[in-house]
Amino acid sequence: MKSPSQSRDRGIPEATVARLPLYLRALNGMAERGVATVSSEDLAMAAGVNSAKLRKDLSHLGSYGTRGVGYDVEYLVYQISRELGLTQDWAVAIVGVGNLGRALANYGGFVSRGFRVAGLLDADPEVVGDDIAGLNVEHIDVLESVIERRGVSIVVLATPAMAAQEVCDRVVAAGVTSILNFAPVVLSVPDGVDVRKVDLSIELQILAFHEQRKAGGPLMAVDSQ
Amino acid sequence: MKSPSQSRDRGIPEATVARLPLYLRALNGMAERGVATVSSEDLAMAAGVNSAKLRKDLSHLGSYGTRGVGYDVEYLVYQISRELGLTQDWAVAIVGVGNLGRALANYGGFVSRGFRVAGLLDADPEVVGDDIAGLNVEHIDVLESVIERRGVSIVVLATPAMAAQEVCDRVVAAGVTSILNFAPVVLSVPDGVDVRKVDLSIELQILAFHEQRKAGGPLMAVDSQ
DNA sequence: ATCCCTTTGTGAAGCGATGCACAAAGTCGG
DNA sequence: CCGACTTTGTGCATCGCTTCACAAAGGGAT
Repeated sequence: MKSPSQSRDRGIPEATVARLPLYLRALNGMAERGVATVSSEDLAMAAGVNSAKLRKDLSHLGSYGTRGVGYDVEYLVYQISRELGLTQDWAVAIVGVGNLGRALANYGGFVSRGFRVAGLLDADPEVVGDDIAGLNVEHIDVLESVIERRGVSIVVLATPAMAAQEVCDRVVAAGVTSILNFAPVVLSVPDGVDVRKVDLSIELQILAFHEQRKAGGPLMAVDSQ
Repeated sequence: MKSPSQSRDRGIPEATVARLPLYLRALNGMAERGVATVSSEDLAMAAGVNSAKLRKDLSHLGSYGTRGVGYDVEYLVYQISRELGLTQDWAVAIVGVGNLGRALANYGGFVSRGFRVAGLLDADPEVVGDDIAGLNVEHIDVLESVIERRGVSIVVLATPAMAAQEVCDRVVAAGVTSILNFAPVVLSVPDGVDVRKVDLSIELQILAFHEQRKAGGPLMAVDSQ
């Protein structure tokens, strides 16, 4: 009952969605350097993927290339931005203003792509009132009103693990359905709420696994000599 | 020519490796709470995965469960730790001591699992010499000697995008083969070097995509009202 | 000792992503 | 206007991961 041949099929594969921001970044770099047109080969190289994969990914958005020539950089930037929803601006609230929260608030990559930090919240009276990245840190008590009044639709959780689920519940109750979670816990949320997780220590552990493999070969364990 | 029935097959699927740290965290929590034994169903619940997947994942490590009973928590913690290489301790260097680098240096999750921050490096004379998380920030010039003398085998890149590739090249030349990259660039490295990438703005963009879908339905674009 | 109940470990089917290879489609020079 | 060349878009085979469903294995009660 699907219509796979329909070119404007709205079901873009998750794996493709995850790569679109990568292409977008590469394209923005090219646009800044004045490149007008790019082939799938070159763009794939810049994004670190296979060119066939790139073409298939882009084909899910429509036929925006010209055979024999390539893709118009500006046009493709616009199409991908639109598809990702970056043509509108998104109000983001960061909950938890510890070291990580501060780093995120100051991170340029947020602002640059249609994301606006619209609120910083914390439970610690010590940090409430501080100015960070031009924003006043507010008390977690006003979480719901901040979300509602400033149209926050994405919340970044940078709280300690213990507080994360409780904040998450409140945020969801306030109507937010997109959460980026930095706390090292598995959040439980109702259907329809999207949680993406970034876990620094998990990434390190994966690296350690491969490193151990490389060092020790298939059978022996090796000390770091 | 493979030996898929050999239970101690050393080829653990990448997807499984990525979940082992998740199981490990859940198990550590249970161990702290004094739980002695856990079923695949319960552990899967705690880790936020399907129980069949959990069992298949664990089966790649060996047969560590008892039918009719479940898994011994302590024992499984040990086995997973060993498999991930967390029974030895890893010296990690963090390059780039901006907001993010500071946050990482102070992040407790590193130390807690066999990772030791053995060096903080930066190019900015303003921050060189600062004490952060009990460590002295050193100048990037001594990168190679820090890596060599302290046995650093994993490097975390938290530099600006522009500096990342250059630092990466030096780090690789110094013999490091595991890199955790926070800079928003595609690093090019020789074969045999492992790079894992954490990109905050990409995660946000993926969320924005799904948020737009939810808000707008299949066809219309919607303003955030 | 036997039977029943629970839970593991895994064969097999299903599903989505990847990458090859090529026809279709367009550009450009003559 | 035509033919050679370039590059896209995609059908198809393949691969790896997920999920189902169940036989095998162990524990505990009687």
